[in-house]
Amino acid sequence: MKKTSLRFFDRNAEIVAKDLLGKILVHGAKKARIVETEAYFDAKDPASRASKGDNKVHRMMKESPGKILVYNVHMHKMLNFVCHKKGKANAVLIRAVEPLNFSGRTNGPGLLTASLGVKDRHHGQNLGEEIGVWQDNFEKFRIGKSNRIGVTKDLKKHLRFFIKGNKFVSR
DNA sequence: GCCTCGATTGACT
DNA sequence: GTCAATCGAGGCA
Repeated sequence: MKKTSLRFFDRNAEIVAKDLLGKILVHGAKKARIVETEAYFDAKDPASRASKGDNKVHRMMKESPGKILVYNVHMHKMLNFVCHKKGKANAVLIRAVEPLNFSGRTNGPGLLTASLGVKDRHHGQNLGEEIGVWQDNFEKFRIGKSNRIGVTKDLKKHLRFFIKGNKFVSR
């Protein structure tokens, strides 16, 4: 199992979101496989908080690729990774993971952050500090895609990606 | 300071 | 299917 390079995130958010599936999210001793992601773009994306202009999320999305972005909505936290080609403000939201060496409910964006122990202080950290993403050669899987979930405004594109048939994918 | 809203979840009809 | 809990950030004064 090897660590993903920061260059991995230096690409289009849509590509990164797809490639992130099957990767291992590591926080301390906890490991979980990423099974569901969504891509978010800059001001052109009506579903993204970045479209509202200058705010916490937007500023972080413009930081260097591979940064961790933690966003709070209602009483839950979302885990995102900044990823973009130069100059863009894109990010990938981790919507669901599969616990590998611990138990807990992780079939939703707010649940996985609670189970993994993602905190506000992770906001702005680089991957590889407290939280990291590792590659592994897992069995093959089929990638499913659909419109994003839970957003009130959305683009027509399919920007949600998930591992087909995985039971930890959110509803 | 005060008001509104949301990349959610869980409980309930 | 509907709906309320609950809180940080943004807009406005």
